[in-house]
Amino acid sequence: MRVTTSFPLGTLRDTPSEAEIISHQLLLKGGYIRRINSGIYAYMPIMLRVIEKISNIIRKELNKLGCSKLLLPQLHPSDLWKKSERWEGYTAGEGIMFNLKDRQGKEFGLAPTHEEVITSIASEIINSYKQLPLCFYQIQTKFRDEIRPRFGLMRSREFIMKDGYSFHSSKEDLVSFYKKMEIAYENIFTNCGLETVGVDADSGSIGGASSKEFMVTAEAGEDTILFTKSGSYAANIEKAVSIPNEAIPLKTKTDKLLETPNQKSISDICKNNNLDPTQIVKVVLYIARFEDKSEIPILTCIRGDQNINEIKLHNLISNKHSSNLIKLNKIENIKHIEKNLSNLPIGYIGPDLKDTVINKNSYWTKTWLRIADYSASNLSDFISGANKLNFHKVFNEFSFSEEQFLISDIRNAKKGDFTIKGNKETLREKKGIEIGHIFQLGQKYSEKLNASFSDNDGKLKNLWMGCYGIGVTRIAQAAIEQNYDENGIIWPIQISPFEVVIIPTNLKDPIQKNLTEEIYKDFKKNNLDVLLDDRDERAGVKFKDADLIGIPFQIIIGRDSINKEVEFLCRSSKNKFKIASKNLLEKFIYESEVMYNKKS
RNA sequence: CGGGGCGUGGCGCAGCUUGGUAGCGCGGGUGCUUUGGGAGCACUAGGUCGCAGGUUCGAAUCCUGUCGCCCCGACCA
Repeated sequence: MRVTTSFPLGTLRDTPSEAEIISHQLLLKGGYIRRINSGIYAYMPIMLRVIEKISNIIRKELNKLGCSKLLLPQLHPSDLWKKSERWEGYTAGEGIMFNLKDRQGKEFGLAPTHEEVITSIASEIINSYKQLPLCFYQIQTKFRDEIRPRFGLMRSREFIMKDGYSFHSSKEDLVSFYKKMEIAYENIFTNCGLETVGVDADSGSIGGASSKEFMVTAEAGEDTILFTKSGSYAANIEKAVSIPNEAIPLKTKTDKLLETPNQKSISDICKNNNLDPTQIVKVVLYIARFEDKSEIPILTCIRGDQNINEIKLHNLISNKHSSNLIKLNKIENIKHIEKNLSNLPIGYIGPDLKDTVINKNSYWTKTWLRIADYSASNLSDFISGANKLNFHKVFNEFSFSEEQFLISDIRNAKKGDFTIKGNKETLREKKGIEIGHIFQLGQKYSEKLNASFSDNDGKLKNLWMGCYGIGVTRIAQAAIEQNYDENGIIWPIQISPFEVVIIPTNLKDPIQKNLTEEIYKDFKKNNLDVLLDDRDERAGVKFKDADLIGIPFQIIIGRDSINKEVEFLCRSSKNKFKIASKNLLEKFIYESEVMYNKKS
C-alpha cells in the first residue's frame, strides 16, 4: 500500500483531550479510530487491517476445531428474548439492549449477544445425536447500551466480537469440547502476541455452570484478578473464594447492651470500644427486584472486616427464586425506607432484626430473607447492632441456624487471604482486561427455547450448549496497553496492520526513488504486508509517524542508496543497521520469522 | 442516577472575573528556501463561540433553560 494513493494515515499531532488511558490515546493519535459518539467509533483503514488480522487468527484456530462460520442477524424480535426470559432484564431499567419498534409496532432488540437466535436455528436443524457436536461462530458487531462507555474500544457501545455456540448430546461431550476450546483460546491469544491469564469467572447474566475468562494483565484493566504466585489458583474477584484471616476472640462473654452514640461505622465502634473489626458482625440490607415484579427484602451478615460480594449475593438469591433477579439495591434511599420500613435504626442493625419493621402496607415480602456469610456464621460471640438507635449489643453463643439463615459464601476475597487449596499460599492482586470468556451453558437456553434432539436411546432430549466469546476490537486495544513506548504503539507482528514500512527520506533524489520502488515491488511480489510512506514529507515527520503507528520493522532509504544500501530498524528493540539492498528481503524474512516465533 | 469538569476553525487551547463584535500554536492551501527525528519565511483559506430564550445600544463574556461530551462513583458482563 502506498500512503499517498491508497492508504491515508490521518495521524494527529496532538492527543485529543478525551482520551485517558494510553491505548485509547494512541489509537486516536495514530489515526486508527475516530469517535462518532459516546462509545461509538469508526475503524479507519489501518484499524480494519488489525481487526482483520485478529479475525484471521481466530478463524484459523476455530476452523481447526471444526467450527463453522456463519453470520446471524443483529435485529432480534422480542418474542425470542421473551422465550428465554431475558427481554425484561435486558431492556427494562438499566438493561443494556438497545430496542426499537418497527412500523407495525413490533418490538425488536439490537443484539448484544446471540444465544436466542442460534438456539432457535439449532433447534430447527438439529434432529439427531448423529449430527452432534456442532459449533457455529461469527465475527460481528455487537450492540450494548453500556451505562458508562469508556476508554475507547475497551468498553464501547458498538464493538466487534467473535461469538461461538456449541451443541452437544451430553454434558460429558460439552465438557470435553469446552476443554478443547480452552486450548484453542490459549492458542489464539498467543498467536495474537498477547500475554494472557485464564481465570475462573462468574457466568453472569448469560447463565450456566462453569466459565473461564481470559485476561490481559494491564493497569488500565477494569477487572481485578486474584492469583497465587505458583499459578495454582487464579480467579476474577467476582468469583474468587478464599480463607479470611483468623478472627480475634471476643473477651466479653456476657450479653449486654453497649452504648455507642453516633458510632455507625465499624471503625468508629472499634476505636471507641477497643474492639477489632473481626469481633463485629456487619449487617447490610438489600432489596431484590424480580422479573415477576416481586420484591424481597434481604438481610445479610458478614464479619466486620470483610465486604459483601454483591455478585455472589446476586447469584445466590437468583438461584433461590423462580423468577429472574433483575436488580439488587442496598437499602439506603430514605424515601424507600420511609415507605416500606418503620423504626429502622440505620447503623445499629443486628442479625436478629425483626420482620415487623417491614410495613404491613408495603408491597415487599413481609419477611427478611436472611443470609449469613461463613465469616459471620463461624462466630458465636460477637458485637452487632442492637436494633436500637445508638446501641450495639454483645451477642453470646448466638447461632446462625440454618432454619433462619441461608449460610453461604457472599464475601469478597482479597489479596493476602489464604487460598482454599490448603497449601498456605496467599492471594495476589492484579488488574486485567477481559478479552475472552468461555461458558458451559448447559441446557438453560435449549429448555427455554425448546431445542431438542433424538438421542441414541430414541428419547427426545434438550441440547447441551456452550458459548464462547472473544472481544476482537478489545484485543486490539489491550495489545497496545501491553505494547507501547514513549514514541507510540509497538504492535505484536501477528496483528500489526503491516509487517514493515518503507521510509524513503528524499524522493526527489532519483537514486533513492528508484531504489525505493525496486524494494517495494520486491516485497509486494513476495506477498509481504508492506506500507510505502511515499509522502513528500520531511524524513523526521515520517519517522515520527512510523513510530507512532507502530509497524514492527522500518526500512529507511536514504543517502546510502548510492551504494545500494539501506537501513533496517526494529521498532521494539530499536536495533538499527545498514544492509545491502540485495540482502534486504532475505534478512527481513528471517527477522520477521524470528519475531513471529518468539511469541507464537 | 449522584459528584466533578468541559463545549470557541480539523486538533490542542486562550479570551469570560471587569460586555465593545474573536485570537494563539499545530494542521490545510500557494510560493521560495530547506531536506535523516514532527523545518524557515511570506501570503492565504477556514469559526452564526453547543443550542434556545432573556438582560443590554451592544453578549463568546451576564442570567435562565436545554443538549452533548469527558472523568470519578453507583451500576453493569
